Parts: sequence; C-alpha cells; structure tokens
Amino acid sequence: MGKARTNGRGLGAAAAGTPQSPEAEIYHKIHVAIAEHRLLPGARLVEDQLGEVFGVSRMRIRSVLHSLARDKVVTLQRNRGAVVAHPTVKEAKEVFAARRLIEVAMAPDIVRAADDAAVRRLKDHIKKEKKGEHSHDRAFELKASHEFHTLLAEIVGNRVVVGFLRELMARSSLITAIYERPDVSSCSHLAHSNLIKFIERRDAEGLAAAMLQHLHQIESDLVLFDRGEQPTDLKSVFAGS
Amino acid sequence: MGKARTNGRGLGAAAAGTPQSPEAEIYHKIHVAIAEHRLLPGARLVEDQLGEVFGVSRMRIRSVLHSLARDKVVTLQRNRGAVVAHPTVKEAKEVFAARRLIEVAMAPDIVRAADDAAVRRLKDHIKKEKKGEHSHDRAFELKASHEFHTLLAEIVGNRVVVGFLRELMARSSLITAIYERPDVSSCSHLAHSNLIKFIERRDAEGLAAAMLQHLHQIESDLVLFDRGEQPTDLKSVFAGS
DNA sequence: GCCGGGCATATTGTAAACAATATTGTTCAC
DNA sequence: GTGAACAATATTGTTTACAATATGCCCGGC
Repeated sequence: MGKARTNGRGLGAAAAGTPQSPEAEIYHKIHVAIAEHRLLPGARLVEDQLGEVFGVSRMRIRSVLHSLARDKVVTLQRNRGAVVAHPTVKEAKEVFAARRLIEVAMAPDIVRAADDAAVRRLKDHIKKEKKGEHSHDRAFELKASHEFHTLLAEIVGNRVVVGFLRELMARSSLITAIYERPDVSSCSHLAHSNLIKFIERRDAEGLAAAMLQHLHQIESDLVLFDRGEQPTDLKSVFAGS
Repeated sequence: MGKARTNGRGLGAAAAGTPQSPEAEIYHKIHVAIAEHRLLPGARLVEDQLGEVFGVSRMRIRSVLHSLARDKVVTLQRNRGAVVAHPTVKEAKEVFAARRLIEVAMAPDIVRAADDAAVRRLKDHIKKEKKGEHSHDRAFELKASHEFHTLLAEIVGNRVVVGFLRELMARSSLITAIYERPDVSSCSHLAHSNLIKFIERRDAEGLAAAMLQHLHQIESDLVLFDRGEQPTDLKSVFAGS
C-alpha cells in the first residue's frame, strides 16, 4: 500500500477519488452506471461487449465482473454470464436492517467526530441534493442522497465502516431501482438537513432517533411484499410487460 | 441463486457448510489456514506453488487470491504477488471499532431473536471453547472464540450482517496473530458464558454493556502502539530480527 | 574491498486460441 | 398444428504460451 490506497471497498475507489489502475477505472465506471440506474437490475453484462466498449481484453472485464459480484451488485451464473443483481425482497429487508443497525449506532461517533469543517461539508452536500431535486433527475438525486450517508461514515473516519456503508449504499441503489413506488416524493434533503441539526447540537440520541426514523421512511417508500421470493431474473421481463 | 447459496461472504461458505465449487473449496481451505494461524501475516502465496498443492491451474488460484484480497486477508502487490495480509495498528483499531459498533448494536436483536434452540446452540459452542482451552491449542481456541461471535450474528439471521461479521472475524484473527501479547490468559469462554446469561435474561442493555466490555478486553490484550504506521510489510522482517 | 551495471531466474500479467455449455432456431415426425 | 429432437450460434470457462516485471547473483571497475 503505497500512499492513499484501498480507502474504501472494492478496487481503487468506488465513489470518490481518481482510479488509476486500468481495470479499477472500468470497475468504477460500471459501479457508477449501476448507481445512476443507467444499468438496471437484470441487465446482462456480456464480456465481449464490455471488452469492446472499454477497449480491453475479456480477461480484464472478467476480473472486474468478479469484483462487482463480490460487492453483490452483479450476479454471476455459471456458464450463463453476469447480470446486474436483482435483490429479492428478503435481501432488501436485510440490507435495510443492516443500515439501521450500523447507521443508527454511528450516531454517537458522528457527533463526536463532526467538527466545523465536517458540518460545512455536509451542508455543501445538501446544496448538491437540492440542485438534483430541482433538476428532476431522479438518478442524480438518488445518488446524491446515498452519498450523504456515506459522507457521514467518512466523517467518523473508520475505513472499515466506510467500506460497509459503501456496499450497503450500492445495494440500496439497486433495491430502489426495483422496488421504488412510482408516486414517491422523497425530498431526502429535508430529512438530511434535520440530521445535521442534531449533529450541530451534539445531540447523539436525537440523531440516532432521527436516523432511525429516516431509514424507516425510506424503506416504507418502497414496495416490499413478501410474496413468492426468487423471480429468477426473468421476473424482470414479466414486470416490464 | 438456486438453493441455499451465498449465505455468507466471499465464495461458497467461509466458515461453515460444505463448499462444492472447485475453487470455493480452495478459497475455504486457505481462509481456514489463515484463521488457524497456519499461514501467518506476511507469508507469500505463490500461484504456481498453490496450484500444485491443490492440483489446479494457476488461473483458479489467481481468482481465489483476488477473492481473499477482497476480504482483506491477503494483500496483492502488482507484479509482486500475494502475501497474507499484515494489518497495521491503525487498521487493527478500525476493525475493533467496527466490531464494537456492530456487535454492541446487535444486542437488542440478539435478545429478540434468541429462542431456546439458539441458546442451546450457544451453550454447546461454549463446550467446544472449553475443550479447546484444555487442549492448549491456541489456534483452535481462537478460532472457536471467533466462531462464537459469528454465531451471535447468525442467530439474528441477517445474512448481510453475518457477512460483515465473518469479514471482521477473519481480520481479527490476523490482528491477533500479529499483536497478541505473549502472556495472555484470555479464557474467552468465561466472557462468552457471561454474555449468554444476559441473553437468557432477555437483558438487551446488559448484553450490550457486557459485549462492549468484552471487546475492550480483547483489544487491551493486544499491543497496539501507534508508532510509525505502515511497516510496508517488511516491518515484519525487522520485528523478527 | 566496495559499489554499480548487467545478466539470469523466478514470478506475475496478458493475450489468444480452444473447449464446454447454454440458448435459440429449425426441421422432422406424428 | 404440436411436440420433441437436432443443429447452429453465442457466450462463457479453461488452458496454453508469451511478454513484462521484479529480484538476486555475478562480474568488472575503482
């Protein structure tokens, strides 16, 4: 580890930073494409095609796909290739349960670690979220919203936890793509501004409560019915027709 | 996902279960070898050698090493191969901070989810720990101790969290291998029995407090000085001479 | 005797060719 | 006309050989 390496999860840097390794860049680009809902759950990721798109050999793509699979954002099927992951309802609930567990528990650490510069960074990010909301670009809006949660972990400064959060946010992005109800209003920046208030007051308990409520709100904006399980990926086709 | 797949982290199953995929087995074996301290931090993992040992091609080994690198139990250096990871002091502290965050926060969920069968499983595991302690096999003892913590997560039943815990336990194993002071007495089974008492009483707060104290105890049994940072892996050589 | 350059070796990185497999389309029998 | 068997295609899995790189050794110069 030479300088500022492996500060997150996966190859290079998943959300921020400048990937320099040849395949780290591809990893990053696909990751972002999925986070921005340009690649939707169920989309096939053919090695040859991706290899041509990025001008590299299949082998590189293969390696990248394995890394993405480890992040649970793509699913590998033996002899059948890779597809963008399609989280089940059960998986979705588990991801949100994990988020509640970790993000709520972080509250005391956040309050402790958040200095003036950190609060300023958070407020700057809120501006970004508002801008995204005005532009009515749902993908950008959602990505910014997820970045806020990662940012909170970054303030605490524990790279292990940041890595967990990155993974959870990536999976949340997929879950939202699948299960979001069409009539959402969200306005996540309001909830986030609320969280910042508690941080400024150094109110850890209040922050924890607000975070818990926020996460419940997000989950209740989804349609997570428990019927049937496992659409086996072709459910997505049926869902489209 | 056909039947009971991807219930943990990484390939196949990291700690329990029967790996059937050809390279999942190798992944599992190396993982266990590291957890049992048969492979120590800094040990080189040459592709050809491993390929011959397991009777497979280099490519399989390569894939496995990448998976292990993602788990942070091995470190990949470009053009220089793979070595068993050598966590820094900073990394070690972050891992333990993450464990405190998650394992303490799990307390209410554990109390809620622990039925009679679960408590029995925990008590059975304690027997295993005691046996390990009598045999004076430090490696076995430590592995059993880590399994207890994973078991707690499994009782809650959230596979995402179980995955996180598995990763944290694997890294804890490496950290212990490096930083354990020689005069430890540990007796983890006592602390674990204590945790079970709180679970039986359905005392979430008590469990949380006991868990926090237990984790602090484990960390204070290590020698985590903050000098110098980043040994770049050759610190291990210096440490030996 | 010590330092530096250059060669030899070991190991990993990469690419290309080949084999195995799944999917799709077609044809044939009934 | 329907169904199953078969062939064709597309895609992944695997092996092989080759290139690039780092490390250690040896030798010559000073």
